Amino acid sequence: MGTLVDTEINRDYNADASSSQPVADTVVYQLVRVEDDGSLVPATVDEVMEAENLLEDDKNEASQVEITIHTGRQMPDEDISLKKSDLESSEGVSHSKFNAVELSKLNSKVQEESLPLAQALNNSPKNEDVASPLNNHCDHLNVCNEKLAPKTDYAQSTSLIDNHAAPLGSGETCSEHVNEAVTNGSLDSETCSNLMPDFSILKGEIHLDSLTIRELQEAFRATFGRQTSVKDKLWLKRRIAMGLTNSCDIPSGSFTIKDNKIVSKHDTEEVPCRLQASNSEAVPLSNDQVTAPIYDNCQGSPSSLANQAEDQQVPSCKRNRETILEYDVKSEDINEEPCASKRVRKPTKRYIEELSDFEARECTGKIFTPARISGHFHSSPKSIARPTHDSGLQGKTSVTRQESVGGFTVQVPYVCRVRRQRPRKSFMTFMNFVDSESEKRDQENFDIDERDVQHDMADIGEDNSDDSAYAKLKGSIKRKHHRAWTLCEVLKLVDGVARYGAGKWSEIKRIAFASYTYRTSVDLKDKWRNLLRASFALKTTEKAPKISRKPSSLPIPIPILMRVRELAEMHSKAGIDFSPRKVAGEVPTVLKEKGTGFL
DNA sequence: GTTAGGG
DNA sequence: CCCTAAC
Repeated sequence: MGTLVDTEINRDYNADASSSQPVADTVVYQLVRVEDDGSLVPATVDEVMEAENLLEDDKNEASQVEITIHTGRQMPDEDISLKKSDLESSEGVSHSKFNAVELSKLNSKVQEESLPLAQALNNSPKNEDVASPLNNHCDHLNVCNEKLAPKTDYAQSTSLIDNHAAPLGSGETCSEHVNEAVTNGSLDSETCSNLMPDFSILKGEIHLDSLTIRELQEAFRATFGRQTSVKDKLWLKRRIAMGLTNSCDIPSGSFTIKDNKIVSKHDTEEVPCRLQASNSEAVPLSNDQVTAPIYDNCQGSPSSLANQAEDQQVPSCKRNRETILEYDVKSEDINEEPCASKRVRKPTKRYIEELSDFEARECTGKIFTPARISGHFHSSPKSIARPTHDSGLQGKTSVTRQESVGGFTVQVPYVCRVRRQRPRKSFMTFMNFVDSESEKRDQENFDIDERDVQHDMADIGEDNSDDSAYAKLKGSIKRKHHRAWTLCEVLKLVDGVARYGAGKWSEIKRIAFASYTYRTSVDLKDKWRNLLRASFALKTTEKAPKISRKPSSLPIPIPILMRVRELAEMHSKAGIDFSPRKVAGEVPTVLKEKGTGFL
């Protein structure tokens, strides 16, 4: 057995403009399984889902002890959002499956060959909860492949970094591209002692624009009850404004807040403030922020655990793809929704694929919203077969955007996610499935080329990379040769439906289409559906005579369409009122009014 | 394995 | 015609 480690892909956000570290640094977090031997294996989608389910379950447990520490630096909304979820088990809780691991800080420009690895330091002493503002990581940690210390909410902690990051780093050798520390104990209550924020800063009219970074940080702390070391003024102002107004719709350029409202030119913000409640806002914490379970006690907030639970849910905002177009904070609403909804139907792989494409497109757009990165939304092998996929870099795409750094314009790769799955153990099964599916569809097609293709596909199955395999696979599967439906076939179909009923496609196929080997039951069903559409379309166009704009397809004789409609109506009627009659009379009278099309 | 329904 | 969830 292993330990699941939650990670996510994130892009490092360097808020410190003075830092010499390139902004293009990338942090990749990945859900991995820690095997017994300490090796890490990328988690499967199922494991990701399991992790999420556990999180949700835990959230609902009154005796919840496992707290997710969500850290993540929210960036200005025009930038990529960085979120990182650290799962942290409480002290003494051994059943936790999760540990927080930050896999690696990946310099995408330099370490293109590197794969995110991780080393979990499960025995990390709890008193090593160290704040390590990301801004400073760069300077301290890049020597050792950018190891990142666990981020803890430590007041005035910047100075502690040097003292604490080193011991953490020395705990494990700076293995290749790796290094991480897991804060595996509960955070000390001292973390938040003597940290009463200065709420006075939030009194009266707040001119965020005129505040210094330090003051903004203080205001941030007063607002969210969390320490931040983000030095990005804009980010801070936006965050604070959001927190104070409990709104994510903060006009840019105006950060004066009075009475919990944004005082702007348009004066549009009328959202009441719930100051402490904003703690539950899906504001991603900075990377250097970790909220201890007991933290809220120090804040005197009555919402403590609940809010923690909400925070715990913060990463899950990515699960709500519906919010993809919304500012990430809006996911709060979703997270706060009563969990009454049933488990949503699993999105189809096609849907996943499209989402992936969308995500890729979005990455090239101006606004990046933290998409739902969690595994099950990226499980499709198909989604992997994107043209931009760089097989050498797991989870990294070559989608880039321009970012100007100190006058230089650099190509910053968006890291949408890590590899969706570890190499599928059942990949051959998968391949066989595809193979058999294809064979099934073409079993009667006696197409030599088709067989060869399938043979090739089997060979592809040897490939370890499901990505490339699927790409090849998809490219090589030949679409079934299109055969237009003849009138004869249509008549057979109609007659078959009349005889056996719509839905008995296999029956109709077996009896009426025995000699039409290329027509499958699915084809029959599809054709019937089209016939229905045509027939009802005919019905409507009859009233409003209009030339059908369908010169392409062979027109179905109107009498046939009429019959189709009769059959359909009769069928629907039979389903409701005439079941006895249906049983009594095998062959509907409709059938007889016109000769069957049978040959 | 078959069907339904979205694509 | 393809794909896949649901049965």
